[in-house]
Amino acid sequence: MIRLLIAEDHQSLIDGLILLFKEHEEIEVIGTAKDGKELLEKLEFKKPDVLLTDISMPRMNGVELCKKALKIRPTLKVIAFSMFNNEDAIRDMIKAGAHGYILKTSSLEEVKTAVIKASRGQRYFDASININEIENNEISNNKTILSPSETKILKLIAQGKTSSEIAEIRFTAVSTIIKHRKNIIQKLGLQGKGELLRYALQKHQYYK
Amino acid sequence: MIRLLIAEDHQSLIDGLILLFKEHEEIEVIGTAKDGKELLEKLEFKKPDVLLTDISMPRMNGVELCKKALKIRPTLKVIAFSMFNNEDAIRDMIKAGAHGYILKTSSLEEVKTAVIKASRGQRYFDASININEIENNEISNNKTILSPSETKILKLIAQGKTSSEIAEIRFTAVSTIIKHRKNIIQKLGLQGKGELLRYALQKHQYYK
DNA sequence: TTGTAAATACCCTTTATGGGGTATGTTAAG
DNA sequence: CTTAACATACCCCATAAAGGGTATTTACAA
Repeated sequence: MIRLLIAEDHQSLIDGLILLFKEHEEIEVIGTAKDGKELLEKLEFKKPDVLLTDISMPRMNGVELCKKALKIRPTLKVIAFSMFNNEDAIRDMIKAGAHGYILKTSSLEEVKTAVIKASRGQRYFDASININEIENNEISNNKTILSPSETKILKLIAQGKTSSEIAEIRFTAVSTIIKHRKNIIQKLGLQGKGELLRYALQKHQYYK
Repeated sequence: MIRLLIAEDHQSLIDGLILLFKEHEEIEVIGTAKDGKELLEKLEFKKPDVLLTDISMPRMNGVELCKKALKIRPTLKVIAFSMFNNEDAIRDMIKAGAHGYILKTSSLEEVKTAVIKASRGQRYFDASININEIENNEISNNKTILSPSETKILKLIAQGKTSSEIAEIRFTAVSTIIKHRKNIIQKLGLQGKGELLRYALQKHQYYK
């Protein structure tokens, strides 16, 4: 019997998953939560084998949840269940220690397959995901990781904030923010503010 | 017996809905589609009472689908099933003729309730939606509708495009695009490019 | 201790765009 | 036919931010 926890802010999808696993004796849903924080609380007293988690959730996203859940329970297998077929999101989840990544466009049957595979310690990725390519790219991409400040500023850029607004939020000079923007553009090899904004939007669409 | 069609790009959610309605004799799922265009084709030979549709879908979104479906079959009742609790999205669906708007954060039980209500010609909105307020605001909001060009430019702004990129796309001068941007800012009473971008992002998050 | 990366904050120059106009041709409604 | 809205495209001026630098302080690692 596989003991499964589910983190997903869309209750309708949770309900569907419960209906699915009700029909399958090998998997039991032992708990659900509508965000990462709520799930972490349940993790304390439940003994799950597998965690199926959305990435985009309020309060705590799936990447953070995955990291913290594996710290508490290292034997846990985590599968990301996301609407985004996004290389950055997949990379982030793998780095966080996930055993699989499936898309919401796939069938419930595929969700079941992924859960079973993960419970056996095998990895499972959606057919449209070229995991080898992503993991190979990771080596070269690691060279251009943004610093903590740059990461936070990128998030604010994705929200449509101007440099002066970001400066106010971070209690620092506008010139500093502008310098950070320029550094981000350089590090990522982007062409101008348009590409910076598109990168920020694409990178942060899976946050809430 | 209520004959139901479902348009939803997330197959996992469709599968959950099918499992739900399998247990309820009063509702039969007579067809599903993963985008608006696919559903319109099925509408030709099926005789649905109710259409449950996502808004954000590839090829054709839920708003367009609703308009076209009601043209073909005026007796149809349409319910929007969306992840966005967004006043503009709700307004657009109501204008398109929808009988209800429910959120993906709600339970499958609530989806069932909405379908049954709609089949009887009653409207149904999620508890967190203040439909009276939205419909009253509609009158004042109609005064500031954007022109076709402005609407298209706003969509491109939401994608992080610069004025020169938009000019290339639309085969027109950069000065024209800049003028349109300024007119949009004026019409909507926004303060600078930051607010313009945030408005564009918020307005167009429910498109693909 | 001595780099090394990061965060901070400024320099100068150029481009993009906001805020304020004006003007033209087109199209749809009266 | 005529008037209004729209799309087009420009004017001037001011600000925001890119592209290219430099410099200081802090903290962490070798």
